[in-house]
Amino acid sequence: MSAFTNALVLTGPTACGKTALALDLAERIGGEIVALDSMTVYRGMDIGTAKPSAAERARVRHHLIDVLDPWESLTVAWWLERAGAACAEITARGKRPIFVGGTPFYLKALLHGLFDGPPADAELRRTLEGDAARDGVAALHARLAGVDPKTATRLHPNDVRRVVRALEVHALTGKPISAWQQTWDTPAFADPAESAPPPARVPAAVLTLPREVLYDRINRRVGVMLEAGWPDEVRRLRELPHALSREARQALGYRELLEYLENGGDRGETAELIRTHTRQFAKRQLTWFRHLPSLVPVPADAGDAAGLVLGAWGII
RNA sequence: GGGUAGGUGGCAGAGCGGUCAAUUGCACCAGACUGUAAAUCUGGCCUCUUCGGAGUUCGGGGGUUCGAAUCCCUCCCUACCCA
Repeated sequence: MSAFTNALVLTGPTACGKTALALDLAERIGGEIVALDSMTVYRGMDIGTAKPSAAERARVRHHLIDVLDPWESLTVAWWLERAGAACAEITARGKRPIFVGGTPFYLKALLHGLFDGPPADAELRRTLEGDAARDGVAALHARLAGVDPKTATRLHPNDVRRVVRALEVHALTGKPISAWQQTWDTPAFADPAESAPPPARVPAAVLTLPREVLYDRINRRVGVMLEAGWPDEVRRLRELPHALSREARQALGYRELLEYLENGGDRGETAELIRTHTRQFAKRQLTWFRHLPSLVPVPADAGDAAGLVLGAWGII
């Protein structure tokens, strides 16, 4: 938990200009960048993830980029651990760790921590998912209500993924997941008496942009990425010795391009689909940001955005 | 000019006399989210509403009927076929 005491965070929706600003800031304060990103970890997935270029990485040292092969899986817990290690390493070198990226779940885990529960059990999950398929999602949800009514109340029966995880935690530990999850501000656990003490505050800035401006940037950037050879990149990924992992395969645009290459879709329609899905993702990011109270908003298009971010971080 | 098939909510597309403000999908808006998270799930989506309802909708106009998006007449438009 004190792993991040020295860290700074710069987040914002996709395509809002985080990368360029972060390089500038890192150079100004002697920082190194840690990717707060679930997809730039993969080697060979460069264009569509808007991964910082070699030149940019030569300017400022980056961490947690290109650390996995596309057929490998990752989890938040794995990321968080690596992030903490990177942080310690950077601090030991006398530099400032700057987390840059827009994966909101990882951001929240960084700011609030994760409960110390058991990792996923693939076989158990397969069984539970099979049960849901055979007996229906309502039956699975009812089973959860039997062992953890608190969690069952807040999960929709169709939310199989979370119902399965809740059942999994209970089966593995004998304790309901709601007894473990006391570090976040989830409505069900808003009672201060039941919440863990707030974690050390990590200064964090969110870049903001008017919705229309952001959407326009997204639309244009997808076009640029496609022109830059994104489809060829995906073709190369398909020729790898192993199939892409579930996590890598679900990356925005890669999934659509894979579908396009495998089933011969329409190029223009695919491009539009990627634009739409990217805009929808940006919206989801905004929902997270709105509800993370410690994030300090900074207009990305402000003349002195860098200065404003430094102010938000409390450095000036 | 003749023939055929059509014109339904932002789009696609059901409905074919009442149970229709109108199935569904997409888009859009909002919410959730603790080991798949660039994923996944949920709600809303004609207008107004004291949330009980109320008022306008299914190309335009006119009819039939207790009652029409659904039937008839007419006009306009679209697609394809024959000229």
